[in-house]
Amino acid sequence: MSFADDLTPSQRAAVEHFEGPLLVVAGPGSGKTRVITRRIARLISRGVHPREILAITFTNKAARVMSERVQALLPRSFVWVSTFHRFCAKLLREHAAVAGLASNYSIFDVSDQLTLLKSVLQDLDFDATHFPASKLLGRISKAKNDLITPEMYQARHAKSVGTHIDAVVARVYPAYQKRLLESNAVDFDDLLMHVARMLTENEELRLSLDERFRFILVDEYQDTNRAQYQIVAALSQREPNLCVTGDPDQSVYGWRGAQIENILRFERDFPRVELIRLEENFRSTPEILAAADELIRHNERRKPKRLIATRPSGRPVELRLYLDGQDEAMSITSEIHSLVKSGDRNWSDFAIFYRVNSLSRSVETALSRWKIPYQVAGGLAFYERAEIKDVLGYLRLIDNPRDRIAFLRVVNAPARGVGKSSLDRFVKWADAAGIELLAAARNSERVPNLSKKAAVGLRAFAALIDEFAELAANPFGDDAGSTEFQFGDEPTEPDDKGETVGPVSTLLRAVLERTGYYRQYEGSLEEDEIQRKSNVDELISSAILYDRQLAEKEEVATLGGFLETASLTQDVDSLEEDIGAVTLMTLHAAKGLEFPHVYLIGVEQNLIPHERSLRENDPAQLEEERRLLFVGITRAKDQLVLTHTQRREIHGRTLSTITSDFLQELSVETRDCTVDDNYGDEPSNDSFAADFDADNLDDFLPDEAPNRSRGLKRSAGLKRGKTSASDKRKGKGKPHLTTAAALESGSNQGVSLPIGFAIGMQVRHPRYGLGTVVDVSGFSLRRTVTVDFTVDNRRESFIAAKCPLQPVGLS
DNA sequence: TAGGTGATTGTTTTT
DNA sequence: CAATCACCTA
Repeated sequence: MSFADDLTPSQRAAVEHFEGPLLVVAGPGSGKTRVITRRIARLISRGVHPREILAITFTNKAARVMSERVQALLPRSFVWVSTFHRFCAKLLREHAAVAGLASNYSIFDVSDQLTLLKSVLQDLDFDATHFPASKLLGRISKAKNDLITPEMYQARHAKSVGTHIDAVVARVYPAYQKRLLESNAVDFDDLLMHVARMLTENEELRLSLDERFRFILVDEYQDTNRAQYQIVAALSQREPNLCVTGDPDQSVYGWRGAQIENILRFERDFPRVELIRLEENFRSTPEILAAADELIRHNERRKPKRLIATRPSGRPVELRLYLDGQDEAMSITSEIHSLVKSGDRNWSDFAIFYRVNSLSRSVETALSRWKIPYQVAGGLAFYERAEIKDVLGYLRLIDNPRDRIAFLRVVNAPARGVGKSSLDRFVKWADAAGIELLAAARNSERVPNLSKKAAVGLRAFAALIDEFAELAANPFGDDAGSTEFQFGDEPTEPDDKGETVGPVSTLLRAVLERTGYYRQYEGSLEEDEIQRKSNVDELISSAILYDRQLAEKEEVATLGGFLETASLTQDVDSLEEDIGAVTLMTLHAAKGLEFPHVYLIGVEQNLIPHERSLRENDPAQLEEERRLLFVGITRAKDQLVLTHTQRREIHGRTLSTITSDFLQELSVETRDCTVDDNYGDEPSNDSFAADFDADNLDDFLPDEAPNRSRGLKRSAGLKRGKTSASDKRKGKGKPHLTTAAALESGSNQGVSLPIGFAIGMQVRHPRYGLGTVVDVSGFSLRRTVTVDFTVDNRRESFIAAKCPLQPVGLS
């Protein structure tokens, strides 16, 4: 059999290429993922052992997709498909000592990094207002991505004096790094830097890995930074069977250290590279490709590349001018609405892109007024929510007692009377004495000038963590006395398949129980507390899932493993392609996706290109902005509409806009929509509104702009208990404003994110009647609810966003 | 200690 | 507008 029959000649060449370095320059929509997965299959069919292949991506989603497709081609062949960070995390666990770490190291996310850096700034007596931590962190991050160690940075900027930012970083960076090591922790950038250094400094280790991974494939190569380059190169010395795919024109992460040069450098560093260009585009109409090409041709630092259309001609690309953002949003919304209602488009055919997140607001408002279902990419990731970070903080501290940031985060959460000043005093004392924080807390009575209350609180905290640690070491201890954690009378027992809950979920439940974290939200009618409780439930579900998955693989579920998964998983995976909702996202988030109908809003000077990239008058930054627009344009399959306005509200102030420089570079059909507003003011009495029970809905849907964080607060004041509203909608093609929780919340989140289901909650289903929620899993739109119904002992699972379940008994 | 108020300041963010 | 943070009062 062949894995290349249905491919174009150049695609086939990439699949058939066997040994030696291969550079695949893949334009947008050219079937790149297909080529990579076929190539992997082809390698295996040639007799390469799956274990010898390593495929690296940037996102979890890409890794998942790739892994699934390889599985589909060749069942039961397990190729290691991983993100850079996960791959490095794994290597670093095995060889932690080489980097001066212990294998139970913590992974700090951005907020942990900021907390740590701020404490460093305080220790070094730097004025935090003059040197914003985020800016310094950016420098440190960049240095790490460039493989510049603290010592190198210091040496390099030895001559910088006083308060110049480099001079500050030269002092802060080493202290920051020292603190990380003291905490037995790494940040995201460290995962790469430690591994890169380990591979360059330890030839024995490098060679063994180089020999193991004979074939390496790297996706989105244009986004690799120096450290990633080094890692890949180090593993491709003996046999440079390295295949990299990417498109320099889609490099939009330069500001994060990506080096577009890596693609050019590739041909220099690996002699006799075979170069294959995939220039045929199977995605977009010739009109869209023409616009994309006209634009990108204005970049000077690029390899010229053709975009060959394979699809028949379609509609012209449009450029529309509106009065203001509201007009823009309303017009687009009403247009989407009528296109769907006229029959041949689905909600999920549409995407709206913008340069900055703040532009989503006006669109969200318009969409919810028209009661159109939508999903927003981005926002607060699951693992960044405060309650989740708190709970994970406990787990982290249990796993790694040296984790200072985790300690500081949870020591007074819930409140134990250890306030800021007590804590300061305590930390100073512990540091001066050179004692780990947790150990110091055990002996808090020795800290001078500490209030009785604080000392007691600290000791209680230490005792609690010790108790957990014992449980972690001995999860199913028979008579340890510390295992009798019952989870109230909530029906959260393992499940009925007789499986044992693994060590991680057992420990998590114990933590929730003993800290009172769960009880805090239990029975609350407050909207945001219900949300928090359901987030915590989701965390429990993910722990159970982790335990179960490892049990299936017959591996040992470890706390560290769970924490690693949690740190390296973001919520973006949860964006669904076919969920029946319009998708809103930034241009960055759009990379790699495609939609039949794309609106690209706010194409204005200072937005695209963004003012910050204009400020420094740096052509490289301007070119990156152009590439960003290029990425947006090339996401569209059938139709593309660019919009700009005369006035734009920015930071609460309305300003006249300036036409984007990029617009001169495009020849598109322009339309002035500042005079003829040919959209209705409201989705009033047309067929769509009639689909809803308008009387009821008006009680639930706010007319003003919903707003993400405070929307919860506001909706808490809305009436509950009108649970009949959702019953009245039936049939297909109706908007997915379907969960009663969504109606109840009254927030737009209800439309985009199903919220509010929690284990133990009483619900009603129009067909099955009353039931109890017994399981909640998955994120956002993939969120699944399992319900035990009273009648017939029926158990059913539902996609939360789509089912007509309503909570009962709350009113 | 903890919660509340006013001043300040804004990109993008695969991990 | 709205998030964050230094500062202030109960």
